Amino acid sequence: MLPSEPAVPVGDPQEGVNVVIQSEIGRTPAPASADGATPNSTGRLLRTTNLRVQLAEGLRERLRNGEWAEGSQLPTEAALTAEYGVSRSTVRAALQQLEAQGLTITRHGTGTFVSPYGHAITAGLQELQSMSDTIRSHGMEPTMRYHAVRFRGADAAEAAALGIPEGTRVLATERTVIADDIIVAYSYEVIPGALLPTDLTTDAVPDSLFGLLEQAGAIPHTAVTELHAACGPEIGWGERDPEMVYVYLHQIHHDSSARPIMLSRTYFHEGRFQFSILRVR
Amino acid sequence: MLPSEPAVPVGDPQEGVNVVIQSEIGRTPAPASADGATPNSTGRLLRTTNLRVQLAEGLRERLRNGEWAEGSQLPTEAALTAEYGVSRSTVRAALQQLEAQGLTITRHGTGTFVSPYGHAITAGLQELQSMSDTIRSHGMEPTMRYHAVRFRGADAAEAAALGIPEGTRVLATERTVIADDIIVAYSYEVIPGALLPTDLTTDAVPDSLFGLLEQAGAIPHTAVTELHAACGPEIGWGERDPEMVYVYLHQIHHDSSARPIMLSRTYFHEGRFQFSILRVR
DNA sequence: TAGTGGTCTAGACCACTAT
DNA sequence: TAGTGGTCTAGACCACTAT
Repeated sequence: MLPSEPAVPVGDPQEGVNVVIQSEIGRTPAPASADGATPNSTGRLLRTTNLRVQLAEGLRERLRNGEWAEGSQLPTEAALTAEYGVSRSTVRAALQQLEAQGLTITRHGTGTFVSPYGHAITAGLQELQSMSDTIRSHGMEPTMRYHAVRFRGADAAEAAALGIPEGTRVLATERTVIADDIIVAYSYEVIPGALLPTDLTTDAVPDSLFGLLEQAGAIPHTAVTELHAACGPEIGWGERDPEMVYVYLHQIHHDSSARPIMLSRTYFHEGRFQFSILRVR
Repeated sequence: MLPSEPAVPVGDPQEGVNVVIQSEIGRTPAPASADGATPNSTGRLLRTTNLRVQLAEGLRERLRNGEWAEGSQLPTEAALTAEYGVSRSTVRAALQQLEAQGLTITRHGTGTFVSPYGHAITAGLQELQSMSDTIRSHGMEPTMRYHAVRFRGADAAEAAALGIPEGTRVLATERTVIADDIIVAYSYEVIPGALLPTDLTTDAVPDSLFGLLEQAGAIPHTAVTELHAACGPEIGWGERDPEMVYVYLHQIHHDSSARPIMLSRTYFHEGRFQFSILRVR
């Protein structure tokens, strides 16, 4: 679904066919099976995408490329319906996602326009991403440096947050989060051991904990995030300013069944990392 | 749409009739006109609600009343379709809103369940509310005490944020935000004078700036919010701990056409007010 | 009045879960 | 296999905006 050839229909469910175009998000060029699904690392099949997502990605791409200037009007719903060969419902669903991300503004009776604040809220907090992806979407290169990795028993607070008995075996990590060689955060994570491969050793823990969880079949879906300000010499490790102020995020991550799969506590250096949220009424 | 009589259909567009039940949100019992709209304070008509919103409100009410226990299953989409006499699309739209608010979890092939973390995220940051409503939804009684109110020229930063020339006349306020007799925040707001009634005087500024804007036809719709941690003796006024740490929200409020209508900068005392966000992937 | 988005329906077919 | 939610369509009618 390239912007240069938008007249090609992305699918036609009427004929029972579901044309799946390789998603730009799924970067691994895994062999696609006949029903438009790709095997993941655990061997289970995941449906790669759907029309709404494909259309939204296509439009985001065209917006990124500057095809429509800030404030100018996008094609009407009817035009997009014809151009992409999908129903108006699908077009509307895709446009609603863009609006929720702050990329466009839709005005009743008038049209859909490129939002004037789209740049300000790339990677808003309301969308859950791994820390690395968050840093990348700010245009920086992430490094996660492990300060400590070990298995131990969960303390009372961790047990309560994760819904497990106190003392249950958990993987506990402490990491320095680096963006373009600058320390931007100190982070503490706790994952119930029962969710991880039984043969996992501390020196085999990968940089991406989201990836580790996914491979183990515990796919992060939502996070209940509490927001705080913090300061004090007990935060972090190594050489640092004891007067530093931090934005502190206390997050309980859940899979799609609302099962708690990770507790993360992250202290971001104020001023080195910008968080934004698009709040909608 | 009382939970005790859910079999009554909430509307039947097929017959061109749109039955509007008085929304619980619109507390003013204003006389409804024949087409199901209520006049607001500026005399313009506002459509009070729609089926999706009514259904979502009804279900939220039933959840609040504990009709379904935490973790238990809600009626299926088919059951709700029959019970309320609306289409499955409308039922799905309402359920999706509940899920986005963290109240329910929908599992493919299984059903919709009461979320185990619903209580934790009432009034999440991702939903834009007035400060008073935010405090009320935390179960406390808000008071906004004016520390300063005046008209003056916008400085460079304010002008840039609001998209107006430097020096343009603005209403600038400084307020102490109180919840149940405890100071929870210091807040600074700036509103372009052109948006306000020309005869507004500083001593006639109401407690609710959202209300003031609404009456003037500039209805808050979205806010681009930047999140910071802050401390220092220059924050706030009156007797206070100079070591206090604050969660600082820098917000540019827009109307539904993305026109900037208010800049607010609010310093919340860390620990006296809990912010949460539901992040979804 | 013409053109835009907003709401809602009925129905088809598919994918997932649990048994 | 039965029952659940997920995706998508085609079409109707309405509300809002601009002229």
